[in-house]
Amino acid sequence: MPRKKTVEPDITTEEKIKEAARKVFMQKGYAGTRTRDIAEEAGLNLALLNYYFRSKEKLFEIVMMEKVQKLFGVLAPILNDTSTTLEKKIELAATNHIGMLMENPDLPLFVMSEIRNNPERFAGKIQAVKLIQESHFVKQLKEKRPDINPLHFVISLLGMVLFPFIAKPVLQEAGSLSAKGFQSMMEERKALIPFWMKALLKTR
Amino acid sequence: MPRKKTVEPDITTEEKIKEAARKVFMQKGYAGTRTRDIAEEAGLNLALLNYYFRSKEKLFEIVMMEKVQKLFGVLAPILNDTSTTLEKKIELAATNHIGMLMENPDLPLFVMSEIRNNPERFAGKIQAVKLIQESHFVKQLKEKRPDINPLHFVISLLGMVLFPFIAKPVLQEAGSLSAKGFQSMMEERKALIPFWMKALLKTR
DNA sequence: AAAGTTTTTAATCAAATGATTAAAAATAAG
DNA sequence: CTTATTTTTAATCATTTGATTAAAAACTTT
Repeated sequence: MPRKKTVEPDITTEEKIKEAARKVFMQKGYAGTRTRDIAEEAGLNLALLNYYFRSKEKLFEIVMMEKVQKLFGVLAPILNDTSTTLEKKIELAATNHIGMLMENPDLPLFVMSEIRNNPERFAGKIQAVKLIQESHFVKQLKEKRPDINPLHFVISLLGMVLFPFIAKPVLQEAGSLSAKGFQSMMEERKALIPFWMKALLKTR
Repeated sequence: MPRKKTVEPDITTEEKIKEAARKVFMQKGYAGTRTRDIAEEAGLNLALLNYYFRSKEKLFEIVMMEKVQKLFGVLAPILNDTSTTLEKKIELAATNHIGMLMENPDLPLFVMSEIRNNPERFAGKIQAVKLIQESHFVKQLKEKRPDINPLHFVISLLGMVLFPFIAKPVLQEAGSLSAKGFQSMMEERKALIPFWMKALLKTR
């Protein structure tokens, strides 16, 4: 059995800081986060943050890129799978994306608003439209329904999937919608959204 | 002719500050805004902000409430008009809401993320779900399609309308979509969304 | 174990930031 | 015109905040 170092931390200090940073940045946004919040959340000395990551900004950029990747990373392989039908892609996109978002419900609002607050920082680093336009999904859609603007269709699909998560803070205001209620609603939408989007494909 | 005071400002100082505050808060969010930014934007001394509004927070609350009202204020009268059909309500909601949002494209993302960053501040002050549930629109929908969960339908409608504005910063990243392109897309959606939402009403 | 290296800590800095104050300027009232 | 009131300004405070530093502690290598 390989001997452990004295008090081997199964989680490294660097990772502890990142983990805390993820939590606090997601909760308060970049501008609303103080480096001291992160240090406290991680249970570590403030100076360690700068020792490992040089600055608040550098640390944020790492977290942010992770989050962008997480938010859109699920979709790319689904929309570009050349072996599945258009309908299947819609099903998978809805189900998998909602599944991931139920575990990371703040992801969309966080990413959108941070890009919004500081567009320069991400200039050129994200190519959502190009990614959509050149996808196999759009190719299939153009063949089946050349009269439908693919961008409209994809944005509507994404809107149906993402919007409830973005509106969650408003929906849950005043206890109008419980956490449980929200969850079961999103579970229903996994099937409902594909059903509705397929119905739109049949419109004439 | 009523004599003007010497150097009567057609816009009051108080309003100048509010105007500047609207602009800067919308651009950078509450946490990212410095009171000095607002003073500078208004071309006024920093102390005037506190003279007229007591604090950054108080000023923000005024601006924020205006924005919430603007974001949802258009919808309530449309959804509760007892003299229009379900279909007409969908048309009006889409057209009017998109029209207003084209002139205030950052509104949805601003409101959502500020509520998200500080839910306590708005506890009980917004009742979106209740407003929806008790609307005449939902009553009509329940009659026509008792099998459809009204919340799903409304959220989908709102998603189709609001999401493009929320995703705008991402869509316009890397110049993938020009400002002009975005505008004409939203103009198209004024007709497309009602068309699609009505199609969903016919699904069986 | 001794020497060297890496990690962690407490203390401190400098700049930024929300707010206040006391005086000046502008306006209104007598 | 003089006095009172309101508005505006410059200067300054007290905190907060991102970052640094120098020393201590923990760990590695020899």
